[in-house]
Amino acid sequence: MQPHEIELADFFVRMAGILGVPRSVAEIYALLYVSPTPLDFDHIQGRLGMSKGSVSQGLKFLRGHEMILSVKEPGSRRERWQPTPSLAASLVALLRSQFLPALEQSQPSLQRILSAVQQSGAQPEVIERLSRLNRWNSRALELAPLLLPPPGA
Amino acid sequence: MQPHEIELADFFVRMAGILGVPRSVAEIYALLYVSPTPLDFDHIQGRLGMSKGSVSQGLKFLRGHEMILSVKEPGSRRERWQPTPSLAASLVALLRSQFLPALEQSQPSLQRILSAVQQSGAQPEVIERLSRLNRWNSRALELAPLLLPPPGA
DNA sequence: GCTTTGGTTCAAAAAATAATGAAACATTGG
DNA sequence: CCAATGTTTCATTATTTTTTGAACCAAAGC
Repeated sequence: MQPHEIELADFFVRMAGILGVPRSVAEIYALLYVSPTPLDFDHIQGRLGMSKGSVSQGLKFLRGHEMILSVKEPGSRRERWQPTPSLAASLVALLRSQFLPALEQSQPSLQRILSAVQQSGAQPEVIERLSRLNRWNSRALELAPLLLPPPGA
Repeated sequence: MQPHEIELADFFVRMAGILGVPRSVAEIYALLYVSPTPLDFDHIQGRLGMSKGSVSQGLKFLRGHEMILSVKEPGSRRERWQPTPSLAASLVALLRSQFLPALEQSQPSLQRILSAVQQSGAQPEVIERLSRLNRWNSRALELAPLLLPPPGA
C-alpha cells in the first residue's frame, strides 16, 4: 500500500463510518478506486492483508449496492473488480437501501400512533407534532422513487 | 410506557440507527416528543427504566445538537425538557456535526493524494476520478454553511 | 459550614458489530 | 467423473460501542 492509497482509504473509511459501513468495505472500495486496472480477489486480499471472508463479504456488499462492477476477461476464471462509473449513483443506492425499508415499515405504525393519540384527546400540540411526522414520512416515501430510482427502473 | 409511545420509540430508534445515534438517545427523544408537557430527569429515567448515566449522557447529546430545550420553572431547581420546535432543524444540525468535520479534515488530504497521483503519471482515468472527488469535497464544504447554517449564524 | 437535591463522570460490564479462517460449495478443465 | 481453482458460509474470536452504577461535584437551603 502506497502512502496516498492509505490516505484515500482513511477518507473513505471516515465517510463510510458515518453511514454505518464497515471499515473493511471502505478499504476495498478505496483500493479499487485508486487502481488503474480492475483487481481480482487475491490482489485485494493481498494488498489489504485481510481475510478471505472479509474480502468476500465486502465484495458482496459493494456488488449488492452496485458500487462495483466485474470485468470478466475471457480466458480467465477470476472476476476482476472496478468501481462503478458514478460514485454519486452508488451513494444514492446506498442511502436508498438504508432509508426506504425504514420509511416503509414505519408508515402504518405512524398512522396508528396518530389515530391513538387523536382519539385519546391529547394536547393539540402533540397531535400537531405527530401529524407533521406522518406527513414527512409519506412525502419521503412518495419522493423516494423519483429521487432515487430503483435498480430496475 | 403506553403502546403508542413504544411504537414511536421504535420508529425513532430505527431512524437514529441509520445515523449512528444510540438507542437510548432515540428513546429519550421519542418520549419527549409524545409528551404533552416537558419532563424532568427523574421522569425520563423512571419512564424508560434507564440508568442515571444514560439519561445524563442522552440529554447531553440532545442538548448539544439542539434537539431539546429546557424550561426551567421558577421555584423549582429541576430542569424540564421538551423537543425543539423543528425536528427538521435538529436533523440538519445533527448531519452537519457528523459530516462537516470529516469534510474539513479530508480537504488537504485529498489535495495531497491528487498531486501525488498526478506527478506519478498515473492513468488519466484515475486522475479523473480523484479530481472529481476533490471537486465534490470542495463544493460540499462551500455549500455547507448555506444549507446548514451554524448555530451562531 | 453542613446537608440535601440534582446532576455529571468515568471505569467496568454488557451488548452489538466486524473480522477471521477452516470447512463447504461451485464451476471449469482435463 | 475427478481434481484444481475460485469463492462463499458461518461459527468462533476480536473489536468497538453502549450502558450501568457508584463516586463525585455544584448549587441552594438551612
